[in-house]
Amino acid sequence: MDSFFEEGSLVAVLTTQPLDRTLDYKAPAGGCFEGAYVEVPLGPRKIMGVVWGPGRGDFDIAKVRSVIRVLDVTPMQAELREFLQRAGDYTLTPMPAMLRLATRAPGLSEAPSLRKIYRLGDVEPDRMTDPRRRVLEVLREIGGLAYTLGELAEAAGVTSSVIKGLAKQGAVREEEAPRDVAFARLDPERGGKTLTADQEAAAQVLREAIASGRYGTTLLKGVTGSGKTEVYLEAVAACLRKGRQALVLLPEIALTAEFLTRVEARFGARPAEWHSGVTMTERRRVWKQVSQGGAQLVVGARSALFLPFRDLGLTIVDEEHDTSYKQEEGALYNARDMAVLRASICAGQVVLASATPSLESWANADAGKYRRLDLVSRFGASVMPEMGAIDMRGQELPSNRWVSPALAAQVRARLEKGEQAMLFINRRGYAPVTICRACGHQIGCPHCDARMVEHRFLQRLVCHQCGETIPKPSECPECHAEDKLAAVGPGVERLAEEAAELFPEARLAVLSSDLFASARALKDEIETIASGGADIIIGTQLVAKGHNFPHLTLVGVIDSDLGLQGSDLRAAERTFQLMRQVAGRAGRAEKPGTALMQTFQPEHPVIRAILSGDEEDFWKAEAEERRAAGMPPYGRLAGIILSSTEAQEAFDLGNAMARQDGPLRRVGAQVYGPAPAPIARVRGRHRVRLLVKAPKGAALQPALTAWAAQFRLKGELRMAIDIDPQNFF
DNA sequence: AGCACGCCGACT
DNA sequence: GTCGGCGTGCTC
Repeated sequence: MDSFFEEGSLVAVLTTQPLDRTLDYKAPAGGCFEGAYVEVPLGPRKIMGVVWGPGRGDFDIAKVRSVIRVLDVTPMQAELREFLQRAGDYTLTPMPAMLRLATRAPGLSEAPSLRKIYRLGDVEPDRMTDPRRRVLEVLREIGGLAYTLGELAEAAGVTSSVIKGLAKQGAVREEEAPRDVAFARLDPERGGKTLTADQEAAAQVLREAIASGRYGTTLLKGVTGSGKTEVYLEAVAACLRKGRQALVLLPEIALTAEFLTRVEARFGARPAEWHSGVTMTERRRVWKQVSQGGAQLVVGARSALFLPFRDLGLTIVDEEHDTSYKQEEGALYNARDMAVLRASICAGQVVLASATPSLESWANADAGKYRRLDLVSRFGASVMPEMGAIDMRGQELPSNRWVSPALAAQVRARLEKGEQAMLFINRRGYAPVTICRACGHQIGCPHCDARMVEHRFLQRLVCHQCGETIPKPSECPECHAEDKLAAVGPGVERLAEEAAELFPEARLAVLSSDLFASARALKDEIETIASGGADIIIGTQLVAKGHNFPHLTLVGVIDSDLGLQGSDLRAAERTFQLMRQVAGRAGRAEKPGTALMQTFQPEHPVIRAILSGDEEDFWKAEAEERRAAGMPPYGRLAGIILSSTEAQEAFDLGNAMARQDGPLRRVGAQVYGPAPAPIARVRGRHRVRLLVKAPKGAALQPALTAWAAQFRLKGELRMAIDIDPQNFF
């Protein structure tokens, strides 16, 4: 299928250098196949690339150089090349940047590295000592298998010098073995749980979809605790039985540890893991084994979508509505949409799992593009939580206090019964605003337009945009008044302080991503809490992401109105999802749960939709509004972000772009802006935003390319195009 | 991305 | 006269 190029013939090589086109080289001695990873000379350097096809032939043949060598890795399949090309065309990402996504593993150009392993030798040692006996004993126990030096020393309780001594005599055999070994085989027949009738029916539909060997996408919708994971693990099992590979994408690294344990229970071994927390050597092993078929299942973050799967049969996108699937820096892509694209190219199935699907996925299912499966019954004896609003207009509350008497009374009732309660607030830190009571000055970030958030735990002010931190000043930086700085508004740390005063006898646990040094520490804390190590859980966004707390029976949402404000079109959708998800935390086990929302606008349609529990109504109403406004998914959007060290430069270009909109008008698209971006300054750069709105069928990408090509970016000016932006204006 | 080439201000 | 600022352009 892939063409072969004889030595000396012209090949086009795509490199990871930002050149926006392929370069011609002569095929090396022995020739090379399309898709081969190669090392090529570029100026004085040697760089990595992939043979993308026949040479273009538009370069002075006398200057064309030769491919240095073909790398010893599995060539990139035509499917992955097509995926990168189409994903790049869709997101307007230059191909070198797409190739970088697919080669994010270190040391691919080096020869496969070896390491020493140790197994039982056939010679008796000259003298037998206790440590020596233990080493031989350990090796005898594992039969024909081998250990690395460190593993063996650890298992036998000896130092490595004992093993080296034995190796010298031949009592222990020292061998070279490839470092990047295959992952343990997963057994699809092993640990299947008994499914409810509902789950079994859904699993059967997915099994048949996988048996078809064709592309298809399924929206698997089920309330929290309905057993979505059990159902899609059955789909994974069906995929493994067919001998194809599977990928499970999770939105949050903190969720992978728990998930890996579930996979181990179901399939008897741990799958490959791929996310930013994985070590360099392990990444390399995963990349290589995925390409060779030595990894049957990968669990990871959105970037795992660009791994070189040999035969990807199934992709699960868990919590598909989660906004972290949208990459917001560098290559701007939505992993959910790209998962569907990749599957359509490689005849795979996609399962989008969520309790609260995105409007896009809901609309795609509604339009018949996706299959839809609903899990209605909750697993075991649990029932849906009871939901209610606390009208804050009727609650007496001193300033800088956030827990209403009504909510406090409910918390107390749980404490008396020995059950857990959770207070949820979607704001990290102590207080979102620090204001001077003398002059009214608010402390802002020196590099961004964001306000500095006080973190009392760190005793610093932190910018949540760029991460800048400064010690909390004692005097106002503006009017220099001493001790006049006041913390205004609630944050998770301040809520914890208030809870400690309200419930002095209770054991509190605070879950906020910035309070933990590692995903591991966070996981440990979550386990402690789940097993009853706390009475009150105080948390941010983090707690809404699928952790299971069996003793939890009450969730109090401190400020339900936060997400309803602003001009973000998706605010209603996000608030709806978040609330239902948080509410789903309560009562997952046998105890019934209650979710209470403190709100100043109990009559707001979103709050009412959540309380009524009628999500179909919510979606229909929301879909109707979007359709009327020509907004996604019934129209198309693209964001243009212009950034520069000089605000005026960015604005001038923005205005010029808004004026010269011919290429856009020809496809029926309109430009809005320029306006300062939502965060107008990031890391010292000023950002200006334009929004392009087009009808659904418009050829938006070519029009954007033609439009942007009219302008030259000089100096510090940068332009980024964001197709299907998550947030706009 | 790197790296070289090239055209204008403060040094020996 | 020349050292070096980083703007512009090239790399097959």
